[in-house]
Amino acid sequence: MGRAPCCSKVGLSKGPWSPEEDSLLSDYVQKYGEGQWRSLPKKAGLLRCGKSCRLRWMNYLRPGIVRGNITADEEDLIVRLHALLGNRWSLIAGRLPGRTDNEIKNYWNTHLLRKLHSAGVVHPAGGRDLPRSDNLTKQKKSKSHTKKKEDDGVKNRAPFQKTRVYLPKPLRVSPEFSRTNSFDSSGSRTSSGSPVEWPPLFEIKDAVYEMLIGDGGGGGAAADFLGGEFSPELLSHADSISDNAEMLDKVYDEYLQLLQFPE
DNA sequence: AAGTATGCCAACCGCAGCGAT
DNA sequence: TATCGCTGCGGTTGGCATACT
Repeated sequence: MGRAPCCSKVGLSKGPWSPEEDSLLSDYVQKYGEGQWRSLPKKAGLLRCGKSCRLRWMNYLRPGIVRGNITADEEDLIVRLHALLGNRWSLIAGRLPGRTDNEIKNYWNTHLLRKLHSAGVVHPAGGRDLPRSDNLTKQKKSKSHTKKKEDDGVKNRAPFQKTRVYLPKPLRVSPEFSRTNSFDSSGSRTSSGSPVEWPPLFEIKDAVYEMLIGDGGGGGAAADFLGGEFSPELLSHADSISDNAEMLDKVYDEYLQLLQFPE
């Protein structure tokens, strides 16, 4: 058996937060800042565990949170980012200002996954191209109202054209990049130290695909587009690594390094 | 109108990375 | 170098809301 749940201590509350608890947490964090989640509940007068407090703050109370109504553009970006990054919800959330990883994860699991699946899109991310347990247990499916809702949400969108993607191994993300600071606001720089204006992530992804698995030597243009940020070794192999999962992993890792740890 | 099925989402759980010692 | 504790992340669950029969 694993360790005891963090909220198992006698006297700690679980479940939905009350307005009073929200107020206590908000006041404390705004006064003393985020962090020290372990000791925060006691100091703030909350009968919650630190993890619960952090989650509540990050997903609900934090300033700038945008709730509901995921736009078509946001959805498109989520799909594209997921194709590149897999289930790294915090990274994806970092590209969507005001959105939380939890919200995006929920949206993916309740809307996009089903839609992509019904469109015949196979996603290799973590081998998890089937719906979550909720859908597994409740899956009888495809009620008319469900379809209507989905149609209302995102109309007339072209099916996502999927190229098979081999996802990189999991990568931890620095807090500076994740959640609070999106990539857009992180002041990215090139390895030489000069500021760089990155193109949208999905354009980079497309360029990587072109370089790696595109038809007929698009590698040069792709490399130009990417600004030569990938190592010469990788670029020199661009013509021969079609469908090479290991090399794709390397490219993704390099890209993610550039993305997450600007010098 | 009542019962059932399904969708949605807030919150919990456990694992793993990372820094401190 | 090894260990420990804290934190963040992704997977999963539980319960309410809504649609359907």
